[in-house]
Amino acid sequence: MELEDRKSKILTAIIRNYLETGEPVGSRTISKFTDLQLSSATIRNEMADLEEMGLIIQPHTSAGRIPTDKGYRFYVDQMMEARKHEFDDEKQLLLQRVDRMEAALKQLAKVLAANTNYATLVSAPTYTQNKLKFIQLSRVDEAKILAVIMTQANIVKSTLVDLNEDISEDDVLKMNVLLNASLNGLSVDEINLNIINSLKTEAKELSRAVEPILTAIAQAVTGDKDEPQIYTSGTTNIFKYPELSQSNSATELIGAFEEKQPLNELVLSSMNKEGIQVYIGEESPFENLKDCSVVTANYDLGDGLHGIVGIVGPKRMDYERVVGTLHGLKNQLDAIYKEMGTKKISDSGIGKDE
Amino acid sequence: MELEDRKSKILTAIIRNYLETGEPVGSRTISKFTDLQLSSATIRNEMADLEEMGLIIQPHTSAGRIPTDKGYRFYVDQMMEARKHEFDDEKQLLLQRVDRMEAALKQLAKVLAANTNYATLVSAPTYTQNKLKFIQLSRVDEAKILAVIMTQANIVKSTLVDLNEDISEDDVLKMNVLLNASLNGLSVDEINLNIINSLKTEAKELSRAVEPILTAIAQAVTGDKDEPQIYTSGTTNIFKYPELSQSNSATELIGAFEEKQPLNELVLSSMNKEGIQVYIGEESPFENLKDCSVVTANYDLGDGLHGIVGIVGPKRMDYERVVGTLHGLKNQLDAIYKEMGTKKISDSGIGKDE
DNA sequence: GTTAGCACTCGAAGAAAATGAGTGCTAATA
DNA sequence: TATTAGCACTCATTTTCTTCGAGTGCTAAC
Repeated sequence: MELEDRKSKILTAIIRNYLETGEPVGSRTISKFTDLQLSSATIRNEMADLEEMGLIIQPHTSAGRIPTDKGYRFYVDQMMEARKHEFDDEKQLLLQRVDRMEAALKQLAKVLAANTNYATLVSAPTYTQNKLKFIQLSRVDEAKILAVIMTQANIVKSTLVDLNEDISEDDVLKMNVLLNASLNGLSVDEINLNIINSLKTEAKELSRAVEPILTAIAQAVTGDKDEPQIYTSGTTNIFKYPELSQSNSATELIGAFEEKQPLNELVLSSMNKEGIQVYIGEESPFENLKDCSVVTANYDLGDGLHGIVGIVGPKRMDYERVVGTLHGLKNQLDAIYKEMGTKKISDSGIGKDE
Repeated sequence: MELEDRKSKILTAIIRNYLETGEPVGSRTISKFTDLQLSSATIRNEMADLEEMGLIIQPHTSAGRIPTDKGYRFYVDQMMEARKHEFDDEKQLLLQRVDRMEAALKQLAKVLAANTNYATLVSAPTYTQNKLKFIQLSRVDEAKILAVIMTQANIVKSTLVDLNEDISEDDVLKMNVLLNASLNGLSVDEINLNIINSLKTEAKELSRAVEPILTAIAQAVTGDKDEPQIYTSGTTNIFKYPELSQSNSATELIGAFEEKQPLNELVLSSMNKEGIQVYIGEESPFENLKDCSVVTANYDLGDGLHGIVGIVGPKRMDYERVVGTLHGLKNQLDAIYKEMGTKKISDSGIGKDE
């Protein structure tokens, strides 16, 4: 949408002011606030126009104006366009190196929440496309095997397989060799019926054990689709914004952040999108967030590991700072994990560096 | 504390009524509510006595009475004493069997929250005293080993060990045999300097690899002391009780439930105590809970696995029901895990039954 | 020891009034 | 023609005042 320059300036001024105060903004304020040198009466006329265009609205007669979703959208688009190439990468968050993936993500959410004063969420990376590095079977008792799977990205998963029939130590060893020979370097998706059948053939008398083991491996590596790993922090920040904490959706919001499950919709939706996304009010993919704005950034650690970082706040969120912060974070994450190189990322959380 | 029978009846009536309504209770209400056949004037006299004894209090002149912490304490003690042998074990929660420990505990918290309308927390079992079943070392690359540890309770932990010097496939195998021979059946606490030294001696040229591996194992099995595994649910239930949601500590409360860290104090404190504990207001080991009551039960799954289940609500909580529910749950948990027998409990959460 | 009766207290709820930020419109001005 | 000063009007918010009633403590009678 194109907008007369003066109108644009006034709209921006209104929004900026509202972001700060959270109070409806009157014409007199703008008249003094800007360097436009216009009287409040003139501003009033322009404001009437802006209201007609659906960019601002009066909560009630004789109140100032507040931005509509559409108004915010205009502001954000304009800001994103202007700042495209000059985001503040200097102001990096203090993100100390941590050994463990899980702890790192938790800390990330925490730091981000503390820095922005909004609620944050970080999704653990999904790793479906990750290739198998090796599989280690160990016999636990007569009919049970512990399978440990390590992927190229050094994620370790373990699973106990119940075979329903006895198996000897020797056979476990054979099976181990066989599995590694056949599956090494494959991603879970690539394990198809062909491979399974040839595995069974080669396994000969052990063929009946192949299926449960593969099933267990697949399930272990794929992870729980229903229960997403999401780390949250700063949920209580929403109490800092009366328009959120007093809305009846506050409870739902906190509930969603506690259960995490409901946030998955949001994660999935922005996982596919490149770069930084801004959802304003109704634009949100998730019903409960319709009184909020959400800014998300997706990260990519290579090896098919990717997830998102999200910030949830009131519509009058400091978009500029939030987008800037997330932008910087994205770069920082990239750098850290590029540097980490071969270093481990352990899922069960017990990887150690040195 | 011993109390005149009539006074006790009146106090109980006041508390019962207050638990229901949350409103101060007046003399007339009690006069009709009970079967004591006393006029309101008499009740008033008794109430004046009870107030003098510090069991009830007037929020302001010309208001009814509400129980003090001391009053609640009297009520709870009396109730616990009376019901000691007749808790309602019939009303068992629908706790379907789940494969994975983590999921089971999460679900437990959830079910409990839904059933009681309070906030709940469940601590994952600590397992320091648990004995090692076997250790499996796998060579990941030149200088890195993946150590997988399984304990008697079938908890699986994995950790990546960086040796800082190359090691051959053969040596890993030797080390594997050595470790299992020496450590099998020991608990982590039992691995002392003696054992470590004799291990080093036996390891000969590999002795330098012993220490980092043992350190990693110890750390893996001991788990993070700082970051307790606590599952919570129903935090938003506190919004159902105005006296909590409107108190300024509501934010802190929710924050504590989100961060979990602060709850650890509570967990540790009631971990040592047998049976069911009731903390009323100031009695709570945790500052932020001074406007609440907390009821905890510790569970014991054998093999040194034990943790706690807690319910946090307003002081005017339905103690009778909560204590009953926890009591039943305790029995149920015992039964389930007795039945489970050798079945696995996988920490990385990927144990499967059949 | 119990109870009826009564004056008294004080929070809660409501009504009325005062306040003031902000508007829209009109007529004067550059 | 665009801008502005001026003014009447609106309406949420705040304050003040009033009313209401639940509940008390005390006293005197039973």
